[in-house]
Amino acid sequence: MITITLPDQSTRQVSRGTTAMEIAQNISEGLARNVLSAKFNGKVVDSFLPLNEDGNLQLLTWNDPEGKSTMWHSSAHLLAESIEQLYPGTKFGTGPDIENGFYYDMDLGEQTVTQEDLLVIEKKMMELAAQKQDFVRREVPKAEALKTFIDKGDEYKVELIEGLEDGAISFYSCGAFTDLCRGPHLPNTSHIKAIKLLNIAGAYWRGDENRKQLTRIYGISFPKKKELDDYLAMLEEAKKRDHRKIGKELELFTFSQRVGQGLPLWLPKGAQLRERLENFLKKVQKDAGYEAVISPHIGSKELYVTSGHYAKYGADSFRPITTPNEGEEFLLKPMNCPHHCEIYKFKPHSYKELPIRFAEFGTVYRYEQSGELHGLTRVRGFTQDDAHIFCRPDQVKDEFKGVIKIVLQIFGALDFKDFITQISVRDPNNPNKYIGTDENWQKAESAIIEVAQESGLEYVVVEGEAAFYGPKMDFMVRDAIGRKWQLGTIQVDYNLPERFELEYIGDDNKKHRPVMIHRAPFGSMERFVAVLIEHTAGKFPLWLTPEQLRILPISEKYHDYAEKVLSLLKNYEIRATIDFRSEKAGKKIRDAEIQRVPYMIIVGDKEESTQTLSVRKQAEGDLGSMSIDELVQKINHEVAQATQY
RNA sequence: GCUUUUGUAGCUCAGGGGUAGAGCACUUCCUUGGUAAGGAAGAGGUCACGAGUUCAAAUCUCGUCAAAAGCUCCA
Repeated sequence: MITITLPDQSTRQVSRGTTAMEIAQNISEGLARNVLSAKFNGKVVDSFLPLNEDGNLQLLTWNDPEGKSTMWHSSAHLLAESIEQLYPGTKFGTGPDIENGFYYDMDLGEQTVTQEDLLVIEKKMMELAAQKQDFVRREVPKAEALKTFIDKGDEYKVELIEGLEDGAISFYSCGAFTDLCRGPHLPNTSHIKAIKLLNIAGAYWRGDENRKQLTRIYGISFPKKKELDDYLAMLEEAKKRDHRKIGKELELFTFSQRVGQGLPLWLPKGAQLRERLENFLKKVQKDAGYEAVISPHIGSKELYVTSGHYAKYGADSFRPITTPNEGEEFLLKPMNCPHHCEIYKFKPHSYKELPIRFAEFGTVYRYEQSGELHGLTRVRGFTQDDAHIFCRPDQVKDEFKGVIKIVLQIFGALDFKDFITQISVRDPNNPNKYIGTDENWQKAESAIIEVAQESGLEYVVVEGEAAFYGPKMDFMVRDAIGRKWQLGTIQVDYNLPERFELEYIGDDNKKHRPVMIHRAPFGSMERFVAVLIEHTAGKFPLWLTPEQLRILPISEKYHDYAEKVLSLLKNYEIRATIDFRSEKAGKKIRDAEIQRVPYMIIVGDKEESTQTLSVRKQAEGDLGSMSIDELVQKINHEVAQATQY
């Protein structure tokens, strides 16, 4: 007998070899029907795996993330099974579950799959799922595993098996399809009740761009049709929030083929929005002791050779700009830091001056691969809300904390509550990717982690994500529908001060090296605005929005009163317009609603005679009547509350 | 950069070897209306660009440019 402990701490004595499913059945038939897999002593396993030792058992259903993973992983097998039937001779790469669903990479040879074919494949999958095919696990010796796939002619699986230890290889079969797989899987395919194959894409074998590109089919599955419908509806919602769509609708930004790929053009309303964000940050930074500096858009190639950027990125960057004279080369600046280093070097510094904080909304240009460009989130020319702090080693932690405070202020003002703090450190297996001494890296990495702990931030540490010159702390914001975007960044750098030979005179009257902190709370104005659009679905906070208020006269007779109201509001610096069109109130309201104008003021006979306003709030509706003073107060209050810090 | 897909009016899209369509937006007129679409008329397009096939190309083929999804990359 073995002792099984359930999550509620109750225990059960069962005979050795009992499966999780049998235990579930023993608890209740209903539970057993919903069990997708199990977690035994912390490891996710098949519900049909015999348990041979004492341990903690958790039965996993659709409500558990691991249960979903099991469902999706099994769905990937079902996809492969369907493909094997519909496209004989297909070779398979890997087919894992992912955050939202699953995919399978395959080599279809001469055959191709189109978007329309996905429907046929879906149908086949549903057909096979309904057959209630059991998943069967089998442990296979390496030699046999290799032979199986050599005979089948699937070199991808052979390659995968070659990398595995003998004794750790298992096959799973469902129906006629057998796959190399670690598992775990569903008890049978009948749990999969709704499937949607979402898209087809190319994906390099093992993520290596030098190897063959396989066909990847993405999909998602659910235990209920309703859940699939809800998911698809959610995707539709996401599309509506797409900043590229809203940016066009609200006339915030555009792109032009003639200007060039990845080079955004800010339209007047977008420029207004951005300028307001910049001014807000400028004020915050001024209060925090930053000094504005300005540097040009190009710099001598030598500047970037010194900084190390040229060696690292020169080959994949815009080619240098040359002059009529031989031998002169300039780069479009991809970074502001080298310029700021030279500003620091303008004169000698005493330890008493530090920290020195140079801030600049610096526009930089980077050659991003054409396939990478995406709306405003990934562009070739963008403006960083950059600053570099030059400080003594003993000041690093306090300065870092100060920056964290600014980032949090900004996120607070914009109501970004749900963010993730990520600390990126070196990849220990790939030390050549980085410049600088091991000692400095260690100092920098531990400083960041200590600060994060002292600031009470929740964070994750990710290896291999550091910049080549130093570790960093990034703030990733989730938008309203859960997508992650990297915004603010803070980076400790011991390397550039070394390369630029930056110095200060210490209290010992000797020369010392300052430490540099690179930081950008927004990250880039472009990406930040993109995220802000998606986060708010275009309903910007009142203090930011280009048009705060629109006056809607009921008819021409009230245009004079509308003008009077407008001029009063302008005295209070409220951004307002009048809709003079000869349309009915309903139409004017509808248009203002669609354009996300926060306040609509309806003026007609009633308002003019009592010198009041009828106020309507966007997405909320009629707020009733109020005086101009009351409205001004209300708006000012709303603005002040959002921007205080 | 790679794979797949797409490019028709300002926007959203239909059509498709015989010289272009809808809705919205825009202009004018009628209407002067009370909390999400009043009516009519009009204007607007070398069908992304270039080449080829054809009696004839917006439509077919190739190339270029741009966009979308994914991969790879991201100082």
